[in-house]
Amino acid sequence: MRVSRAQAEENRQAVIESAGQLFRQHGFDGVGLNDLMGAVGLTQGGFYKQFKSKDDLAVQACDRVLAVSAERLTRMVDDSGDDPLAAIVSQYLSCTHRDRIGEGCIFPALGTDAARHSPELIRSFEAGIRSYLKVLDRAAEASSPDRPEKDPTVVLSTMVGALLLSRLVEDEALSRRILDAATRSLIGGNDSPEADAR
Amino acid sequence: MRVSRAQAEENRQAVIESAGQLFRQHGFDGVGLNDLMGAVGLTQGGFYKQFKSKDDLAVQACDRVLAVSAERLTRMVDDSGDDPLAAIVSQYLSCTHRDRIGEGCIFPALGTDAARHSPELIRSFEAGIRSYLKVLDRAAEASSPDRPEKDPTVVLSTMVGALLLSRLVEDEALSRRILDAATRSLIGGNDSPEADAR
DNA sequence: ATTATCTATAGATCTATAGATAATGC
DNA sequence: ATTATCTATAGATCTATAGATAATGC
Repeated sequence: MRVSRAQAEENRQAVIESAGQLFRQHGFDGVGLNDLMGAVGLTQGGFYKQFKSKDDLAVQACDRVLAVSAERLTRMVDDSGDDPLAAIVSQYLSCTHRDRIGEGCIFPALGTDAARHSPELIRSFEAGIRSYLKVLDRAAEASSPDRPEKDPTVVLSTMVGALLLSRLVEDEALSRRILDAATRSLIGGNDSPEADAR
Repeated sequence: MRVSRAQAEENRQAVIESAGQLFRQHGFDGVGLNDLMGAVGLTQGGFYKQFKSKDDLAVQACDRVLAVSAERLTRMVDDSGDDPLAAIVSQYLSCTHRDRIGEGCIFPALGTDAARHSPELIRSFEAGIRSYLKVLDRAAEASSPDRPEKDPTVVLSTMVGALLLSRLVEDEALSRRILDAATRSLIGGNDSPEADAR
């Protein structure tokens, strides 16, 4: 029954990791402690030896998701040649991203829930937004194609809003129109109108 | 105990109206049947004589909110002179709108919750999005100041994303920066940088 | 001996239903 | 007589806690 200390810490991290996905998929209130623990093969009884409360886990899970996402964006800026902004935007506004909410950006997945939760959670989101803005700023500077300069907050707002709206329609055509128009607006529509197959 | 048929219908409408606010403020799961009925002075026992289920009320409440909002936007287009788009955008991206979530746009208030609910609710949101887009299109055409033509989906995406993000930060300065940058991006920053006092 | 996890459960809350009550509508 | 609303409650579910169990760590 008992496991090693190292294994216990690994379990705790696994819960945090898995919670990040489950919360994005089903919302904070859509996932119970049994789901959260069961997803990594544990039972809910041990939950409170690992976390202070469900809210505590929510903050840790969001922190983790935001850190991983920011790191991923940073890697894209460093790795994707002369137009990292285009790489970020077209990936963000892809159908794949729209359809994989559990692994996607947290703002259009949990944003409205988060706005109602604890101040700690808001602080976590605020820090995440700041790091996103920093990366987007670096990406715009590193991008050689000259396009009308856009404030990084506008880039982020448009991406977040478009992804959220694209998930609120059944009609695939309208959904793609929302994503494509936002993409064109942010990185120019000249290149490839249907680069969205991913 | 019993009331007239007309009064009963009025009560039902009052529940729908009030539910629209409560859901936006606290999310679908954050409001119980007792809250919903209690808000208009009734008790929860009568709920199921008025509605098929809580989800049924959710759809009706969202339908109502979206209809009222679209009508309000339409009125703004008809009434606000030579630049209705600027009127809509600057009102949407105001601090007042940000701070009054219960009376504000439903997309940044319930969007992430709605994406997880019933197909009926998605259909309601899709219809709402279409009517918003129609009004925004009319507004752009009626607006005389020539600015870079923007697809109405881009206008809506930027507004929704900016309002959502502005609610996810504690720092008032950053929150306003998000709103102001989006406003400038959509209607040009030439006019009045601090028209946001409302 | 300590402790990571388990089983079991308390207590609160939430949706939905059943039956009582009292006023309307015919 | 009908019915809009009320009180009361069933049944499910959710967070959190208590105590048991069995393996680690000293």
